[in-house]
Amino acid sequence: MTRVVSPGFRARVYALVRRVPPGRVVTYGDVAAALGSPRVARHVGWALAALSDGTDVPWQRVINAQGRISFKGDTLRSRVQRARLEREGVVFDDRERVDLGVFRHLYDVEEVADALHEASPEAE
DNA sequence: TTGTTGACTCCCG
DNA sequence: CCGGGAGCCAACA
Repeated sequence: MTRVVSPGFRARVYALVRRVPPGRVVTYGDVAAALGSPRVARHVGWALAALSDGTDVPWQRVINAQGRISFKGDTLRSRVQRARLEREGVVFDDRERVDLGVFRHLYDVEEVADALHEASPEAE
């Protein structure tokens, strides 16, 4: 595991997700784009899947590009995710979708730079 | 080192 | 709107 600094990718994902304010959401692609690679959206989901229960990362605020909760057969997690979001004020329509035009959090340059710095101060 | 695996997206019917 | 298929790439066995 020569992976001393390796949680790099995951750490960045977590730092960015922590920047999403309550009642707002972002897509896996948004986080990937903020990291500089729009194509690693899947890895964002993967990184979140590795989180433990007691984490301080608001993973529930990350949904897919369609404004829906991604659930690969994990109905339990998806229900918890929806419940948490609704408790924060996020609204789901009749088709289980969130209006990204209203609830999507848009990252600004400084915010991203700050989060990435927080994840890996040494890198720059 | 190679192969497999996705909490994803985009594109096409 | 819904389903299927290809692309992408970091982690892990």
